[in-house]
This record gives sequence, C-alpha cells and structure tokens, in this order.
Amino acid sequence: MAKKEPDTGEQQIGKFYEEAPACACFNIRKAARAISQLYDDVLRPSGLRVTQFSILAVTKRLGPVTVTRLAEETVTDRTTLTRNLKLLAQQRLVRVAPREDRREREITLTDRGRAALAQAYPFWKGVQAQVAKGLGPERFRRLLSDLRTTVALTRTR
Amino acid sequence: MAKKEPDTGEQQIGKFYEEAPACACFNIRKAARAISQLYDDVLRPSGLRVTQFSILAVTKRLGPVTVTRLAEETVTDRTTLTRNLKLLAQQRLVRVAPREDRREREITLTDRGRAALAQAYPFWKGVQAQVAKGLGPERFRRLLSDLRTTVALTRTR
DNA sequence: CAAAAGTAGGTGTATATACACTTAATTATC
DNA sequence: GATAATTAAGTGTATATACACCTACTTTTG
Repeated sequence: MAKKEPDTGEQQIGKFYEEAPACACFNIRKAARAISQLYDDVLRPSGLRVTQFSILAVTKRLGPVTVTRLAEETVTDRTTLTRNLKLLAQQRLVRVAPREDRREREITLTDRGRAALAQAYPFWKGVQAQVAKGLGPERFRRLLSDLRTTVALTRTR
Repeated sequence: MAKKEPDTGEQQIGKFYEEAPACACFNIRKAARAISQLYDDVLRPSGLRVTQFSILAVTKRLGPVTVTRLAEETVTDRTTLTRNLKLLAQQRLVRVAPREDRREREITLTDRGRAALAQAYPFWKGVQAQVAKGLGPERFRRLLSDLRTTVALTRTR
C-alpha cells in the first residue's frame, strides 16, 4: 500500500532532482549569461556590446541585408532585430534604407560602423582566444559544432 | 608595394570573415535563443516560461535559498533575479521572507509553486527528451559537459 | 484588373538581463 | 563600544528578447 504524497503532483516527478539540472535550455542559457558577461566586460572599452558587435559583424560578412535575412542568420525574432537595429542606426553604425520591393529594408554597414567594428576587433580577438585556449582547440571546435547541431534541431520543426 | 585599404582599420582584420562566425559568445547566445524559443513554445500551455520553470526547479532542488545563492547557482546577476522573483512572488509561486540575518531574503517554493512545477513537468520532459534524442545521448552529455566547462572558465576570473 | 492571399516590417506590451548606485544590516577593528 | 569595512538586497536606467497584432506592399487568382 503506497503512501500518498501531498496532492501537488509530486508523485509524477520522482527523478526530478536528477533530471532538472540536465535541462538543455537552462544550461545553454546559463552558459550564454556567463560568456556574455565575459565578452561584454572585455568589449566595454570599445563601446559595443557583444550583441551589437555580432550584428555589425554579420552585416559586414553578408553585405547589405534585409531584416528578415539578418533574423534568420542570427535566429532572432524580427521584432527584436528591429529594436536592436534602431539603436545601431541612431549611432549611425548602420544605415536602414528602402529597397526596390518597398516592403523590405536594406541594412548597410556605414563607415562609422566599419570603424567601430575594427576598433572592437582586438578586444574580441583577445577574449575569443582566451576562451579557445581555456577549452582547448578540440573541445572548442566540438562545442561550436554541437551548438550548430542544436540550432539546426530547433529549426526543422 | 602593398595596396592600401580605405582607412577603417580594415587591414587589421584580415581573417575576420573566417573568425567572426566562430565567436563563442555569438554562437552560444544564438543557440540559447533557438532552444529557448522551442522550450517556451512547448511550455506555453503550462503558463510558465522556461526561465520561471528553471528558477522554480532550482529552488525546489536547493530548498529555501537566499537571492545571492540563487544568483550564483544560475549565474544570473542578483538584480536580474530580484525582478524575476518579483513576478513569481506576485503569482504566489514563491514566498520571499526575511531571515535571521535581516539583510538576507529567503526564497521558498509555495504549494502553488510546487503544483505549477509538477504541472509543467510533463511538457518539459517531452521537449527535453526530444532534444536529447535529436542530439543523441552521447553528444547531449558532451554538450552539457562542455557548457559546464565554459561556465567554469568564466567564473575563475 | 480587382479581390484575395501572402510577405516584410513595425508597435504595444511583457519578460529577461545587467551595470552603476543606493540602502540596510552585519562583522571587523581600533 | 563606536566607527569602518563588508555584505545582502533593491532602484534607476538601458539593452535584449519575443508574442500578438497591425500596416503596407507584392503576388496570385478568379
């Protein structure tokens, strides 16, 4: 005869203590907080946050892009990007211009944006090297690869 | 005689196109966005977001905790937790009470909180299993391990 | 071609996040 | 034991994030 737990659904979550700390989402978010604090800290003298640095870098790599394309590339909601881009446009680091298809907006890196990126680059390179060294090159590559797989996993749905 | 680039610091960032996509911070954040969207989507019927689910779960695992302890455990700024906890307290999922040391606040899971956690658990378990299956058990464990190493790396500074 | 369907982007609102600074309480030091 | 140093937590402010909904424009379809 089984002893009844208080009626909070407790009986359904027997292995909770072992399972919950292995939550993929919690652990990726936790790592994102940890590493963002590190990168933001190192990038601070450059005046760019890592989010802004990343958006500028992706824009540089892709060339003029639409908001939707940037959103896909960064796996960010379009409306989030709208707000992030607004801040960068206010600082004149990017230019937002209409395109032939007038529903679309073309995001272009300005000279100021290129300069900001170049100025921030040594800081980024330093902290990136530090992390790569800390993890070791093999584990570092492995982590990036596994993260890519994780992202792909969530996209095919 | 080298051809000069326009003066935007371009010459300093020759390998930028290859390096930037490998940014540890960008990729972890990107994965965090991707997987958070998935978990939040699945958890939606439960009324809890993954952040809230996680805080409740950690509180359950640790028992009554102070804000600082929770902050350490989740690698979250204390002031962020203050705000996250406020929302949970408003819904009466946690109780925030003073302790002997009256600088401290003790966070306790309420019965409502325990019930909410139990109610959300099957949704969490489903999506967690889906991700574990998608990555494969070996890569899944490896990813969690590498994320732990990454977090540890940022803490020792 | 006109109406319907589809696509690109933005607003309102809410949560998540962290830094600089402040307040309140405890512990250490003379 | 009074003052200084330390510690725990919160506020003000700003950025990051996404969903529900909306507007404007283009493409499809009868």
